[in-house]
Amino acid sequence: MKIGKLSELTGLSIDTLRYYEKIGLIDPPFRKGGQRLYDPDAVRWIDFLKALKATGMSLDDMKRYALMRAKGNATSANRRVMLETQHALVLERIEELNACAVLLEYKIANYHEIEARHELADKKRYLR
Amino acid sequence: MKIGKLSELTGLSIDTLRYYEKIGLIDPPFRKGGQRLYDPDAVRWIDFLKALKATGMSLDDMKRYALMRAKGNATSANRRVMLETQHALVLERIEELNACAVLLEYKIANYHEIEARHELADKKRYLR
DNA sequence: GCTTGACCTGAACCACACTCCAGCTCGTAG
DNA sequence: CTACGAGCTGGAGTGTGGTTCAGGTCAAGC
Repeated sequence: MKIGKLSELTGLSIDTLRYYEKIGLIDPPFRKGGQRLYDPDAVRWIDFLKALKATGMSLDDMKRYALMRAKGNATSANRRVMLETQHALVLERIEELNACAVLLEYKIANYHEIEARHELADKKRYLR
Repeated sequence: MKIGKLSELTGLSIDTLRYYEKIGLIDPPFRKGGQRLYDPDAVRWIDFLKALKATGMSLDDMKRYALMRAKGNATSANRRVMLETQHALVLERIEELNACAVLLEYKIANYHEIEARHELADKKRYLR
């Protein structure tokens, strides 16, 4: 498939796909008359990259992973360790977000209370 | 307290504190001989800003919140809505991260399996 | 053969959130 | 009173992760 199709399937812009190729995240595909022709596996790889990105991994780290992957089986253990590290980071981040959510809930409840008090005051004023 | 102390207490660099003041996130404190003198409440406000930031809120949105806060009670409902919106975003983000964590776990299990197979192959080769 | 739309390249540009710098002033300990 | 560390200002610089642009080339349909 051509880059337009891949862009459509992955949700990444054509520019971003070429950018990812330039920085080494995506293997340079075959070319026909200068145009990139991707094989369907590219979609799965890019989806995985998207997931790594969603975990907050930097493009640089993703590049390191991609490089090891290209080197084959010998790097398998290293790659696993990378993923385990990232997994730990994700769990940490989830914890942090949970704490923030609790704080927000507390603040929101506070605002509700304040608003209730104001309404009450308004009502009293009205009845007076 | 002076800016160095505040920096220490909040974990934000002195430059960042001045930057936050410049963009309107922190009220300009009193000055004595040109130097900023903060009152202890500043720490609590900055901690709250840090929490908002940790949820992924942009400095721009935080500025909007700070502005409304400065305007007083009339903006209370708006501020509550902002926090509620952010709360929803946080929950969404947590869901996304959970999905990523599951994917990583799957990939990691996969690597373990591959490594086990390789070890087995090595053992067989050794025994032969 | 010509038009049209997708694709190509390298390089410049962008927003965000800081971070650093030169060159100055302040204040306090010795 | 002097040294020196902390703080001041305005503005320039940085890193990340793309995005846009100018100026072309390619190929498929009419």
